[in-house]
Amino acid sequence: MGEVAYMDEGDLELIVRGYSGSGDAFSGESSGGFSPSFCLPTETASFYEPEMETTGLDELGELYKPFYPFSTQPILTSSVSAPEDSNNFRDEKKQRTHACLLSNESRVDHIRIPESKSKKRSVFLKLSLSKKNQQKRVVEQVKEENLLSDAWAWRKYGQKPIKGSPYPRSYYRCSSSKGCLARKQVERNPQNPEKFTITYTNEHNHELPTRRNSLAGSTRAKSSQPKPSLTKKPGKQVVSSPTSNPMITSADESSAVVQEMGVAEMSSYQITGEIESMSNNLPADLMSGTSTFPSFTGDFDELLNSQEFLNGYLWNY
DNA sequence: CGTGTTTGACCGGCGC
DNA sequence: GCGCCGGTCAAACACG
Repeated sequence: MGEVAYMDEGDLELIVRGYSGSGDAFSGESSGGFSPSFCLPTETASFYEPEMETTGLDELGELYKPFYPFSTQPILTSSVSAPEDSNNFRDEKKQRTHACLLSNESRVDHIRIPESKSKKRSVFLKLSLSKKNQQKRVVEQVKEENLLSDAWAWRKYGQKPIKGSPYPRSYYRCSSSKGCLARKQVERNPQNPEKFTITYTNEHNHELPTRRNSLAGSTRAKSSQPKPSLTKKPGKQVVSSPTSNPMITSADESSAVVQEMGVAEMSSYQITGEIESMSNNLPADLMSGTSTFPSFTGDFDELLNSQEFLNGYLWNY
């Protein structure tokens, strides 16, 4: 399965948030919600408290499973190490604290799952229930090079500019199964354009695809700049999507994600971004506000192939 | 031909 | 009721 591969990729951090009394969105989950013990004391709880990391991680894994091809179970038993970067640790702890402070009516947990000492990559995740529609939401804060760490196949179905954010939001749906309601939103973080926020909603109603869908159309090289077309014109430039890839790790040693999380609303866009930045050519609107943005410049197929080489067993479980 | 992106239009929720 | 806004649809097109 893919969990081992993922564990080797780097650290994983999770924020879990649940609204009490809204367990309907979790129907079907083994957890049936979040256990009270899952929430840490705001002041005293050590971020790396083993108790915390073990408590509720099973259910976390269950919650997380629909979105990611690994179980947290093995991670649990793997390594629980001290943070390498004290600054990051502070920030993370602060954020967790914020998250907990949020939780008069909800619970927020922050879990760090160290996976490799050599890898500094870490990912912020939030499992939450959207108060609005009571949908389960998983918010992941990743760096650009980790945008591809998603084994599901996604198809972009929309992009919208978001008020207050210089970056648009992209909307993806699962393309592996027709009836799958899983959704994914990708935004660039305006406060930290190197970071992206991926918001998952709904769950996959199917197993991980044994293989990705065809990449047809996903690796198109942009032929020219987008035409300021008054109407739809043929020959639109196309930006390849990175969302259909298995985990892609970067040689770049990304530091731990330090997310200055707004306290008010986790679901809104303190964070925006654009996953299309992974492609060679970015639409102008995606680049607005950031002139110097690191983007993937390699051949995408190459990237895919190398990743399949590394993680090919993900698709052959 | 199948699968992907792009993008304007459309729709529904929400606040005023 | 109206306008704003976020989310989705679907036609058009690209790519392998």
